[in-house]
Amino acid sequence: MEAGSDGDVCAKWSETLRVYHTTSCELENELQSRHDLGLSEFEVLLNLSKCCGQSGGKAKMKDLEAAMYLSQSALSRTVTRLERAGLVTRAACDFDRRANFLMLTPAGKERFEAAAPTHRSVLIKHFG
Amino acid sequence: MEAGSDGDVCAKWSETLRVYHTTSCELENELQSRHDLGLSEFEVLLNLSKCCGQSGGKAKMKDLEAAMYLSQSALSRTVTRLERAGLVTRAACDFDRRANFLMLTPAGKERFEAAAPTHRSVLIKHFG
DNA sequence: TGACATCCAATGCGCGTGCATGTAAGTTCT
DNA sequence: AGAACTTACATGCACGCGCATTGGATGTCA
Repeated sequence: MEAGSDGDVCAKWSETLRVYHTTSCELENELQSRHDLGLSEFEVLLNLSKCCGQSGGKAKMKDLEAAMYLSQSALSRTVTRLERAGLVTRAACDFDRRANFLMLTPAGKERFEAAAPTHRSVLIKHFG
Repeated sequence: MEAGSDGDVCAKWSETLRVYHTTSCELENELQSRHDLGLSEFEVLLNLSKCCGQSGGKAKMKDLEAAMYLSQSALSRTVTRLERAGLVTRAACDFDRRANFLMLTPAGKERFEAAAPTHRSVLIKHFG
């Protein structure tokens, strides 16, 4: 057995835990209080805005699910919240009527662009 | 502004997210299915067993709270679950009757020692 | 000593999550 | 075409979490 791998993994996990909790809590609080967005809601907007450049701003639920650490049901509800808030629209897919296309609305794009600097500055504070 | 600090923080956060989610999910599942313990329950046992060597196996709620990434209320309920399961006992503190001392029961010690290798092996798998 | 602030832990409450299931749409095989 | 299977998404449900509040114990100051 290799010496050191034992105690070290625990310390590494501890450190990961610390970084994750402090960062995600601060992200959550800042995004919520300043932009009325939860962290996973912001991350959906982030992924959608990435798709914007590539595929005309459309994304399938399944693709989003694969890109995020969120269960299918949680994603579905998160999108429902965003839709209710008018930040995102669901559109049926012509070729597969089971699937949904998601698009940022103008309001969604605006909200995301307002929130992105907040998100970025928290990350820089913790990782910069 | 320093070049690189921008895109990098996002990638670092992404990586932290990935490691945290994959590891904590696997810990949660393994501990739950093999030892009927949630991750935060295990972590309470872990902290208590650390105290065991130092202060006779007693720990105050406040000290645990400081050592863990859990709110006061969440910790209180986690300890309640552990107490119901017979793994931990609450004992009043003679000097400050607001505070509680916590102790591992023999069953708690046994359960922890059974679960610790599972915990360790998951960590080694992800960090080793 | 009496009034007031502080502290510890428990609890009511709302929320977001994952798991299991339901429903509708597409696919495959004969 | 029809039956059996698979896939995409929504929903019922139980659970753990954080926030705010409560109740009881301690400390402080006049």
